[in-house]
Amino acid sequence: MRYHKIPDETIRRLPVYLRGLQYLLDQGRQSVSSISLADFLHVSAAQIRKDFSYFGDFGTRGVGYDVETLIRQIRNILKLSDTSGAALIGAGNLGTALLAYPGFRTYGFEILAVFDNSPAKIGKKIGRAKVEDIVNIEEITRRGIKLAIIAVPAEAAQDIADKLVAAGVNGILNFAPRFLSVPKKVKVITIDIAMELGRLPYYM
Amino acid sequence: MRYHKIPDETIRRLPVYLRGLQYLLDQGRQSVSSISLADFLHVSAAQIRKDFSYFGDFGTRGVGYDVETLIRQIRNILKLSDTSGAALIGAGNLGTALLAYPGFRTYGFEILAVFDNSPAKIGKKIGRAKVEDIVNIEEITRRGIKLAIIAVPAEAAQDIADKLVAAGVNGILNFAPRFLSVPKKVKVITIDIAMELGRLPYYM
DNA sequence: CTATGTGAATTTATTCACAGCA
DNA sequence: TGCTGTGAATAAATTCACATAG
Repeated sequence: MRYHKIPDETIRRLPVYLRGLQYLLDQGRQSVSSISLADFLHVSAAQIRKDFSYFGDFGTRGVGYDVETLIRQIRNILKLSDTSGAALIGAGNLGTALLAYPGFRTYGFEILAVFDNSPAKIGKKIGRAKVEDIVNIEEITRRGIKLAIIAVPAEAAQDIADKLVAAGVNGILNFAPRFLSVPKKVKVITIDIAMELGRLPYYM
Repeated sequence: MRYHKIPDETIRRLPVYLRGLQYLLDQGRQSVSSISLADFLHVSAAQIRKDFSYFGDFGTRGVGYDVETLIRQIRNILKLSDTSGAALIGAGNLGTALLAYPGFRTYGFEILAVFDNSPAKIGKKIGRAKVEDIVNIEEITRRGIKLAIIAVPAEAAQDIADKLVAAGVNGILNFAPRFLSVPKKVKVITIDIAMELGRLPYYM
């Protein structure tokens, strides 16, 4: 395969493929063609083949893709191969919901630490995690955590982001409706619920 | 202005512009140029001008855009002009977090009804809303609610979606990690948290 | 002189269509 | 034969660059 810059859109789709394949694997499916995977995931077959082709020859002509192998390959590309720990900042309703969210495990994430600034919450257990005081946020450095989830009010988000960066985090999943300023080496993905909802009426 | 098909990407950006403009308005800003808005929102100025140009001539050459007028225009385009009611299905942690989410108001949404199937929750008040029994879901027809938010476990999501469609809903914001099959006239936007998180390590 | 609005140029992403391998 | 892998063709989105209006 010749060199090609990998489209961002391709990376965005890989987790979608991964979930679909995981589902097929759970169903006992051994191999899958681009056409049947495409049908299942509501994307085009050519898209799937092209996306995979950027990374190598994963399939077998005349047969299709081996589900288990393909899952492993995608996990490698996305660097989900080994479980990595994440810290959750904010133990409110959203934080609590995230702690209970089953989706993280699929992607090899485990929330290892939870921080909050409310005395009422510090020390309490939520699920398996005990809420720690936000002033000890640099603890994440010692524990080698590189990834954090921000679930605090918008006003506090930038301050928390600064502290996380200082503590060595290089990936942030941000649920606060704010643009976060961080150094280039740190990747932020913001999930802004209202922003998604905002375009819904247009299509209705 | 000649006819142009409006790119989906433009629609996706309008809520981003809207939030930025709202912020500027709160700061007392009266008018804004594409360049300063672009700086503020971290997009390109040409993009902003092109996006707006699809809908008409909103600006004044040599001056810029009137913030208040522009907000009104975007709200019109997105059909956010009058507050519309929404139903929330699922009163778990996520549902509770969504009820407390301040972002909805900005976009003219108000959660008017909350449904759940858990006897422990039915009848309880969460914030201003009283949780109703999911078996009475068709109540939303009577109340003229056209928009719903699904915050139930993945397994239950499709069943709920079917019921919502039957009740006349034509827009769904889906938080369950499942593809929802609905008639073409119904618009679904799925926010899949794990899917966003899944591509974060790739960039780290 | 400033900043919009917009065709044209460019870049990016998707789809087509088919050669080539199992 | 069946399905992948991939250049070539097409479509979509972004950026450029400038004429034009205030």
